[in-house]
Amino acid sequence: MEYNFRDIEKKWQQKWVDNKTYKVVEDAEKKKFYVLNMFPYPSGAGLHVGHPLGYIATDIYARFKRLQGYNVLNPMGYDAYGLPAEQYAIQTGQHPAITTSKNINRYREQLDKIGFCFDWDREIRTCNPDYYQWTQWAFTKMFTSYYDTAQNKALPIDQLVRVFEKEGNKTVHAATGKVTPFTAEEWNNMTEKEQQTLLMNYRIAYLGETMVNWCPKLGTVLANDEVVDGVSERGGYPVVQRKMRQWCLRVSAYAQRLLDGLDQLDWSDSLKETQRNWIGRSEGTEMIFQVKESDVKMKIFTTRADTVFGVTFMVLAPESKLVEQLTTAAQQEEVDNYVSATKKRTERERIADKKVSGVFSGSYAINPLTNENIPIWISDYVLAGYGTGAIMAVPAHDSRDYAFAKHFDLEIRPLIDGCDVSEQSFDAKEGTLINSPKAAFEKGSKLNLNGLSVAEAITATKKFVEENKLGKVTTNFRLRDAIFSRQRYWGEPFPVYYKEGMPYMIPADKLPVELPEVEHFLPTETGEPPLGNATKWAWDTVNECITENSAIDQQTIFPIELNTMPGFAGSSAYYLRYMDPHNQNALVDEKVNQYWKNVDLYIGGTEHATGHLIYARFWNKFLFDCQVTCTEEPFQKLVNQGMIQGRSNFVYRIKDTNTYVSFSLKEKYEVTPIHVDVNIVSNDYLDIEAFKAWRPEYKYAEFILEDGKYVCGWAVEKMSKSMFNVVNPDVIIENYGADTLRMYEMFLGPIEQSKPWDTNGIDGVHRFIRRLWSLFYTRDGAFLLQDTAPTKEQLKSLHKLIKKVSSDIEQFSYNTSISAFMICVNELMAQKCNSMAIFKDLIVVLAPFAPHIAEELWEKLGATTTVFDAEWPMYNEEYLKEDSIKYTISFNGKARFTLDFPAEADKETIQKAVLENEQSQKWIEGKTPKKIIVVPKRIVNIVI
RNA sequence: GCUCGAAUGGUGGAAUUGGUAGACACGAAGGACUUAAAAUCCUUUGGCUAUUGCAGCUGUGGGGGUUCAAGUCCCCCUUCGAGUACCA
Repeated sequence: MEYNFRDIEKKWQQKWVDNKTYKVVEDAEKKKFYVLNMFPYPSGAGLHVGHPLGYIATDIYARFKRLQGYNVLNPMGYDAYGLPAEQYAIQTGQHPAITTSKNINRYREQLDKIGFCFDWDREIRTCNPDYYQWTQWAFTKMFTSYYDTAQNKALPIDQLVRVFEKEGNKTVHAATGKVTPFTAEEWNNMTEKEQQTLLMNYRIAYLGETMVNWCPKLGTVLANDEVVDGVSERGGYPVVQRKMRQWCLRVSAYAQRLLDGLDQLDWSDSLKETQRNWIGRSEGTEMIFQVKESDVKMKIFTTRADTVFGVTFMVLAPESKLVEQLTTAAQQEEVDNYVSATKKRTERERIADKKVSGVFSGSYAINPLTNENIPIWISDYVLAGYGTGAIMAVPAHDSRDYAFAKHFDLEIRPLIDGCDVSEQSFDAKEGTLINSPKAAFEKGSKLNLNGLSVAEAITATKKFVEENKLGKVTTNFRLRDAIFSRQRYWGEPFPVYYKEGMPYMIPADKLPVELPEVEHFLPTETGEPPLGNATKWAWDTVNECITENSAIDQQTIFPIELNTMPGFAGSSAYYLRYMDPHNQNALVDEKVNQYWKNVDLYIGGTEHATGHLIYARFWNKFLFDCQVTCTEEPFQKLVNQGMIQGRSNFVYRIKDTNTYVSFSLKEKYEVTPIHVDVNIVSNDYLDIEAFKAWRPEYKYAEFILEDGKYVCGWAVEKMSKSMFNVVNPDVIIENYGADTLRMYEMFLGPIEQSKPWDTNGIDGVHRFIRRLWSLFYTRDGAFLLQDTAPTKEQLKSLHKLIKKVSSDIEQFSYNTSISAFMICVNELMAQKCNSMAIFKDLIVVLAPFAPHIAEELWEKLGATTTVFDAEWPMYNEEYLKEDSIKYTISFNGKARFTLDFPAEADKETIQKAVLENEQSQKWIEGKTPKKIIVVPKRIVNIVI
């Protein structure tokens, strides 16, 4: 009987649906295991062969865990909000909801063919109101919370208000924007608007005037991780800096916890490192420089406090508020010109053009340690958003300061013994300090760093600065607050309305605020975001709130928030919703959350390292503070699957002809390589007829063949339509079946590694499955297996397999597992094995990899239940024992021959036997061995 | 520039974590079956030198080192990939 994968796979996929084989319910009796794939954005192009790679890996793991008796949660859903659907809508007028749902259906169809064990009853889509209700709800929670830096957690803002009423803000330790101290009395005398304005500085979700990445072409702001090389990640349009009033999330308050949390996680070191760099913690010193003949104090941040005697100028960021105060009348015009010029430049231009630029402010600061006058400059190499937006420049020991000093001919004062700063600065944190000014330590500061190492000098300076109240030791983070507003249509609407220009939250029981219909998806004529086009909002809800709060804001045309949330909003807590997707009363029920806790295994690409994986961790930590979730980290173990690249094929056209020359003959002609659709190429041989039919211009193509065949060239490129190298999983399934596709994708190599898709090896895997099938059935359909007792040899082959696969799956070493299957089946074939007992266990072990054929064969073995209700077999060491063990005998480390010894032979016996062996005598040549090393079960090395 | 990571046959990739390379698969060559093809099965397959003595030498990007023993550990160099970039 032939192995008919089409019928088998269809049959079982239907059975799984009918019997709800993969439905998961909470079961306190069983240990839980939560595996999760990063859910896909359903793009119009459908799935290509690279997408399922991670899903297959998780599927294997999920099935394996289920066989081990775990209650496994393996859900799937869609990150359905996003830019491409909206861009498409703008171009075609097609509503994004329609294209999105069409794309989802296509995805689902493709996914179903691969045979995953997802529990589709738990599917979520971020664009569904009963899902985004909880995104909105979490946002409201953030709005009504502040971050307490003493208790190190988020707390309700009501508590803070009560403190303000009693004590003002002097005793409050909170992560804030810029706030000045106030008393209880002052607070109580404020108008509501004033109080709200003040509270905005404390809220975790707050409305802030910030410099944002504005993309004019897309008409929206972008988060830092959405900007790559100064252009937008989507579309590659220029991005400029612009000050706007935007919703922000106080992610920076969690910087330290986000950093500390990494230590407990089972993630790859490189990914943790990426996150650490992104968080960018740096310990340093804040120092205050008094400005000469002024009461302005300049605060700077430095990690090199030890270089304070090498400061020869100060630099302010052009955006700094101090610029205005410090510019002297004489310099006013020049400074104005410079500041406005930098404003016009896009991020990209700033990066591309590394020319040194700057302008003198006219003012001088006083070095607090030497009382020396230091000129204050303004330059865009200092960033407003980091530290204090001002630096003390030490050209001798910082390359950027050095370039600036050289350009404007400022003094360079070396502080490290023996360093040469004539050509470049000496940035290394090593060496012995010199040049501490005598005047400084004799009279004023009494700080002498001469003779100290850099590390010692930093400590000494820090201590001195703190003791003399010249500043303080602080820690700075690179991680900024996340900008949370997007001027888009296709996203979650904010549950926010305005009163007197101040935002208020729509109460939780009135959520969700549904996304309204709009006429068209572009901004309004007055420049409002697309939601400004909405005529029919969820007006009832909104009106109710506004009426309840009496005064409708007359100043604002739109009393409701018109921005929508960014892409990462919906993906930040979706893993929690999978636990309890139909709950109407909560994001996730407390008990259900107690059961599933967090994701045990998360699989997805590294591209989310600084976006999703930071935001989701932040979001989860916030919900943890609110006692919504019971674990502080959402993803315990994370595996990054590599990207599948395309493998493009080429034909070579001889210049100015319609003749194509085969790969190895192409050197003889002048040729142009042309991409050819990989689907009409097999093992690099071109299907000539298909090629002629592919496009009209090739209809009369002629060929110069080698050995009667046309061989194509190839290259690894990104998988994309324009390279004609997209391989659709449906095609592979049609030709080989889902089980072959699954096993082949895993066989390709380690899942963490990026690799080109190459169909050349798929026959090997397919052959293996067919060979297995042929052990069950002859061609004529006779069933070959019998209820005979397995032989010792067969048991050994089987248990070797069980052992190998059990440990491989835990380490995601699926490619070697598949090799083990091939070896095992080959051995069983050679042994003419027909024992049902052997195959029963073999099928169970195979089931995670190739579920369809496993079910089919399981049924043939007489089972009435699904193979996934079986128990994962344990291997028995007894069967693996060898009677004799082969030792490699080497002399001075060079292997010479092998000898068999009984398994239980001890070292002395082996040593003795080896020395007495005839062949050994030949190698020893009568000398006395200096040393004999016996490595158990492996090697005997004789040193002569 | 900085931070990670990698480099093994014609190809994808193995190697019990320091134990004597190249598992498994593809491809290729030869053979069996067949009128023929496909499918299937068998043999060979890192290189070099031998071959009616079943062997020898060499070999994991390059150069040094540690060790009885190095693809694996240490130092230097080369190349490639990923992330990040005026972060003071």
